[in-house]
Amino acid sequence: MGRIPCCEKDNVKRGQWTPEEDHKLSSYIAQHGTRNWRLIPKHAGLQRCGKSCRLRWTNYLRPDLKHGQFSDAEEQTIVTLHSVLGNRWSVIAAQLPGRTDNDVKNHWNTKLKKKLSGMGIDPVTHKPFSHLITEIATTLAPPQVPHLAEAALGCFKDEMLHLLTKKRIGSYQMQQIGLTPVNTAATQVKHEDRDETIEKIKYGISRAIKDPETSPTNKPWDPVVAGPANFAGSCNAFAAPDSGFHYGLSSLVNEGNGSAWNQSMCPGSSATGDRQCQLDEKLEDENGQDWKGGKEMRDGATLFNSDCVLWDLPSEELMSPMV
DNA sequence: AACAAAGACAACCGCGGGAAC
DNA sequence: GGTTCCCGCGGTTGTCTTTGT
Repeated sequence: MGRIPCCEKDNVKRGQWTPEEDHKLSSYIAQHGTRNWRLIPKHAGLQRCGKSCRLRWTNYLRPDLKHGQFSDAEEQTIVTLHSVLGNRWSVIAAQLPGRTDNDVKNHWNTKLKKKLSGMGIDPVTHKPFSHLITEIATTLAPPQVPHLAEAALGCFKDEMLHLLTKKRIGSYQMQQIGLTPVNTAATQVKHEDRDETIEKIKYGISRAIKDPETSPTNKPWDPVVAGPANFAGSCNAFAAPDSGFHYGLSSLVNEGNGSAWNQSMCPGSSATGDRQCQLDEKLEDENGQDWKGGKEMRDGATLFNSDCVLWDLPSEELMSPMV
């Protein structure tokens, strides 16, 4: 027995909202508020599902929303919070006045993910790709290591090919992420060159695994707080100068037992999976209470207002969640 | 100018939590 | 304690616009 549908699908309009519908919804809500979304479309004279009305209102019509581009500060906040919270868009959005979770999610998926990938940083774990690979290599038994390059390529090739084929990146940057520089003039990489490019990526990954110590020491993601030896456990504290992003997180979430981010490296793995479990456990340990689930964690209010400082963002950037 | 690909954004879907009964 | 219902969340899909060929 499944749940009953939230509305009669047959009698409901879908797709883009018209200005007339927007006006009807806005004026109804201005008069009666947003109580009981199920009844709102009926009373407002709209042939829409209540859910659709709620979405339209919260993501577009609400008067306190910003519609312009994201500022550098907002992007910085998103990246920083995402490195701690994963895909908890509503919590992240609560720290950005005038932005919705949908805004933040879309901006992340369309811009920030690529920006981080372009810097050689995995947007899921917020670690450099080369570091992830060497970290995996050190955890594998020797017989498995030779297969790692292939596996790593499977995980990262889309990101790397995006770089190689769509963006002009210099050989310096390629060296930074442990790859052999190749001719990467954007759009010059022809389709038939892809196989060769993949082979070069494999070779670069293999080299990074075999001899991580020879990687350039002047990595753009060098830790600025924790020492290099503890980098695996303190990846949240590094700067990526080219991007302007700075990971200024406290080492609280990771301190001690190495990396707290040892979640699956495979694409599609949710940032709210194992990694989040570990974060949740850590939060529970540190605060002597269960942070998992519950309204407080969901809306982030207690998280950001508590005495427990989770990161080094200026306090004024941690706004109270929007109501 | 025409077409295709990529990007950006809006909207939908299904699920889970929690309140009310 | 179980059921129903509403709401909010995150993932995904659809559509329009922009850019490249």
